[in-house]
Amino acid sequence: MPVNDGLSIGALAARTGLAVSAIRYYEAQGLIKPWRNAGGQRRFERADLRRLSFVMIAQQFGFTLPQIKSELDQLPGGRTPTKADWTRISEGFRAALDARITTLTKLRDNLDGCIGCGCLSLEVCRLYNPTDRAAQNGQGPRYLMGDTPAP
Amino acid sequence: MPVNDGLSIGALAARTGLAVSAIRYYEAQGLIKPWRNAGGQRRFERADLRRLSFVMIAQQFGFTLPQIKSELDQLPGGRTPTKADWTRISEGFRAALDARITTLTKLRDNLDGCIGCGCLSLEVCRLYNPTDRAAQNGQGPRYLMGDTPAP
DNA sequence: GTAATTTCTAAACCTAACTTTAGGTCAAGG
DNA sequence: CCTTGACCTAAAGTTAGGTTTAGAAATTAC
Repeated sequence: MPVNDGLSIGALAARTGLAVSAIRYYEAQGLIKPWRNAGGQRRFERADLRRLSFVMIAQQFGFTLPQIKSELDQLPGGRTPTKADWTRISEGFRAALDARITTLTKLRDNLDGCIGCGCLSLEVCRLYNPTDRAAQNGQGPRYLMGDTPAP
Repeated sequence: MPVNDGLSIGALAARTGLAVSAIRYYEAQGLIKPWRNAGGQRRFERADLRRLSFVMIAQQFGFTLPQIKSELDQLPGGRTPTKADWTRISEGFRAALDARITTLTKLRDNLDGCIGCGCLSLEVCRLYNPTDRAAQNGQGPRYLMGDTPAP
């Protein structure tokens, strides 16, 4: 009974709450790099628990897997985040979160201005702001015109 | 030259900024119901401009197409929203928006508590709150355990 | 009248983040 | 030893919200 022969994928799944298939997928995406035992099965270090936890938190924050990978890759030597790393990274998270909150709040405020207005008057209504919408997705500017409201 | 033979799909696309393919897709999803001219081409009413505008706004608010369809379907007689409808619907939008803002704000506040902490201590850290995460996606509860922080 | 646009349908393709399936191998318990 | 359960790979399937393609028919413009 060796002291440290690594965690099996099932053990990792049990401890993170992730599906086994998800962990394999993350490996395929380069987020974790397990080694293999004699029989070809994946073996993980305990540090991978933290890497996966980091992935899960970052996902909550709306980051994509490639973005998360680039954060993890920036860690010198590919380590798991230390306290100092975490501080730096979490400040980036905060900025991203703040931006999303700001966007939603603006949207809500515009909506408040529109409740009861019923205009949907496409040349005027702030909800149609093309700049805002263009910022939402990369699908090119959308501008709307005309059509009078229903009675 | 008839006074009202309806809008072609291209005209509707030009006026909404949507792609022709997107408009056909929305029809397939039941959001709009154009009629056909003698040659089999789609013809739209001017009210469809407003329906599509409604769709675009609701999407900004994070609603899925089925949700948007159910809003549109609730309109008596399948009309386009009037002022009164819009008031009712937009109050629903506001509630949904408020909920999302609240969630993000809580997440940010937890993050603020964690910046510089570097714990990633999975039994303690508020970022791991399983209830919150379970609420995010329908993929079953995820609970995390153990692993001590890196030095 | 003819050429250039539009439009038509059906089906395939796209991204993200996974899951499922199929067919086999490895490891652990009795 | 033998069975059961965990694990392996590769490929296909899933969902949402569309886009692209191909080939044909309709419409519009000159």
